[in-house]
Amino acid sequence: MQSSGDSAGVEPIPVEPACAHDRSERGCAACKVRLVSVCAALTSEELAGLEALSQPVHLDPRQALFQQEDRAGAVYNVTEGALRLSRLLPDGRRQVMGFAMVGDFLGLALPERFTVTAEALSPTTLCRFEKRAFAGLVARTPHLLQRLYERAGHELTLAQDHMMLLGRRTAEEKVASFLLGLRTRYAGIGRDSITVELPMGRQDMADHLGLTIETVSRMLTRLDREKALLIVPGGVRLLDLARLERIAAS
Amino acid sequence: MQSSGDSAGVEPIPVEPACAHDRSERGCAACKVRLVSVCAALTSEELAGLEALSQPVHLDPRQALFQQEDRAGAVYNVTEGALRLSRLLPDGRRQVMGFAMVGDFLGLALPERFTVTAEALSPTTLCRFEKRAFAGLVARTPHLLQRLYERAGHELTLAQDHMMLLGRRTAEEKVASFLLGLRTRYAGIGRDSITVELPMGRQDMADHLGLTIETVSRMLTRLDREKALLIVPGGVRLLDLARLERIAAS
DNA sequence: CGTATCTTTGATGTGCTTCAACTTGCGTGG
DNA sequence: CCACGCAAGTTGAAGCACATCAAAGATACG
Repeated sequence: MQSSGDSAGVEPIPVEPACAHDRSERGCAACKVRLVSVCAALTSEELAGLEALSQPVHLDPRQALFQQEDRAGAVYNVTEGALRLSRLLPDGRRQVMGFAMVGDFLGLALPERFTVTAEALSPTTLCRFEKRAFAGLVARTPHLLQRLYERAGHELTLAQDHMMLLGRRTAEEKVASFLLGLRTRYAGIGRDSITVELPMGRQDMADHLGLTIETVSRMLTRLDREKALLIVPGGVRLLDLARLERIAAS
Repeated sequence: MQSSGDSAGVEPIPVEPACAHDRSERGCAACKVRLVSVCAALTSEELAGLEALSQPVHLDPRQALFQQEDRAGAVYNVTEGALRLSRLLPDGRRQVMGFAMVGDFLGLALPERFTVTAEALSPTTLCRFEKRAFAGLVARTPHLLQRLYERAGHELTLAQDHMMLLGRRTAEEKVASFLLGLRTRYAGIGRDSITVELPMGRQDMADHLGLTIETVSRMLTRLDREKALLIVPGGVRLLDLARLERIAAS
């Protein structure tokens, strides 16, 4: 959703100076997430420039990429896996701002410091771009800036959708809406299926939707019992899309 | 907060082809909101270019500038007054996404269609830029694009703050946090005072904070009774900032 | 001043949370 | 292979923060 950079002590050290996108073959040009990422804005020469400053990063589940308040020294593009983007209140209450999936860009706003903590939900690989170098490329590449700007505008719209959800929807609407939204996102990266994988746990969903874990669980069981969906290991199968859409009531 | 353009039937027709910012004198260069708006990114020649395509717009209280879903044909800069930016759910539930104040830019994301409805809360004047022309200027002025991009990033951070508020804060925290945030915003436009004007009604605050009008009213009376603030006509006076900050608990 | 609108206040209701088990899945080692 | 332990998820009962319903002040304004 947002934030970029290197984190003082937490961030794993990149090992190889090349684009993580399937780099073992033809580097960025062959990257399987290129067309769904900001990289789609680049010509082949620019892509080469980008590749020169990219480094692959791998994260194990539960490993943090960076922490809220860390000085942001890099930006990232997710090439595999998923991350949880969250913020903590001093007393421990948590809000999950979103989940970064394949093709998503972290550090979109090029902030001084990260505003969220990013943690891997599953084995995850990213393309890391040192911020200074990336900013240089952006300055030299107006349509990349244009593309980032568009992306930021899109994020803003998504943020508004989520504010509506948090402020004005019921628990059941929140859960239905979340699942349908996830399905749409998966469809955007070529995984259009009635079965929606849930790489995050119930607590993560709860913290994303402004609910408790128990309420999320109850709503899922209710929708399951009513045959609107089927809870399967690691995800849900959306059996009655029409009904779910009616409940989500966008 | 976001969205720009002209609305089919609702938008008032601009009458004069010149910058509304204090244009009666020296046009944009003399505009009193220039330094707090995106216009601050421009050199004096660019400012002249901008001025050529700006038109003043005036709105009476309750008048809409544009509606959610309207085709966006322009962007705006607020020079006077305040607007409410809201979204409606099909069943009438409303979420106020934010309030646009002096210096704020509407249509930041240059969307096809507006994602919110913008309505004046008080007598309001804006600088209107036809979107096509504005986009042209942006394309010719990289650091204006840069500036818009930064602004978008800032909005994204604010949106995250608000998600945290909506999802994880109590009613009292929401109200205290809102008032302190407003105060900070006023300070940013040179109105640093313990007295915070509230151009919006209780219902607007409620719809912004994900509460009901009654709860907002009760929280305000409670904070008043406890001498953390004083309710005055048209606003509040923040008597005990330390206490309010402790309640807001950022 | 009278009427419409907004705000406050009180009484009551309820959706979600909290608290507390219980269940399930799964890796680990005896 | 199964006993064990731990983490994640589910389920139930009780409580509470906020919503809803209702009505009485304020304020605004023609």
